[in-house]
Amino acid sequence: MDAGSLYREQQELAKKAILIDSFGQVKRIGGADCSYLDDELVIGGLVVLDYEGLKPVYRTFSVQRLAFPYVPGLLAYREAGALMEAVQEAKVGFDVLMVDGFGANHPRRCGIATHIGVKLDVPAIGVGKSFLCGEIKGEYVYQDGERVAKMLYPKGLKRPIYVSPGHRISLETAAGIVLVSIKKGRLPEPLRLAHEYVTQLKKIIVHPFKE
DNA sequence: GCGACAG
DNA sequence: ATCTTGTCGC
Repeated sequence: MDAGSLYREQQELAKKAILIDSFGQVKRIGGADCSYLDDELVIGGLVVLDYEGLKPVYRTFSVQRLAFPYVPGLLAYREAGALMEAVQEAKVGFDVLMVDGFGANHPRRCGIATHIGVKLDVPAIGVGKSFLCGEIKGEYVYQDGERVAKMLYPKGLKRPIYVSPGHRISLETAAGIVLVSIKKGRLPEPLRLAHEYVTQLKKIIVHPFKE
């Protein structure tokens, strides 16, 4: 599987991405993040929280064999599998999913949030922790003259987080949801808790097998 | 050719 | 992502 065919798949997925709100009242929101056990195993974790109160109500995970290296622009082919499996195994649903990474703000408009959102047909928001691509103008990132991400400065920090729509949601709605979800730290609760979750899982899984 | 490059 | 102590700031 060469990069060319993967690029083409991303362009196809990007065409299917709906960047306007198409979901009802948000009752529960999910957060997905990954952690690496070693050079060949990834843990994809999902945390579902009650949107009001932002308290976790469910967690689940999936461990998969890494079948692809980290290549900028192709992150989904390394982490999306484990994250999607965790989402599909979940016994508690959510109305919107927040993913660690980008959505429409991507070289081919198909970041991991778009990839997962379109493939599972779930509303998805991408939240990146560092710049990927595009032109920064004010509080927005543009690509080909189109707004693809909004920068937010949690706690007035210098380093912004980049919010971009993945699927079935608009940029402004996505940014609004991320903004109200920030309570502690730099990341919104769904992602902060998902990251904390997979980090803890890694510890209790690696310990018994090491030393 | 050179620089940039999510997690 | 991951390896890690002390350290700066609210």
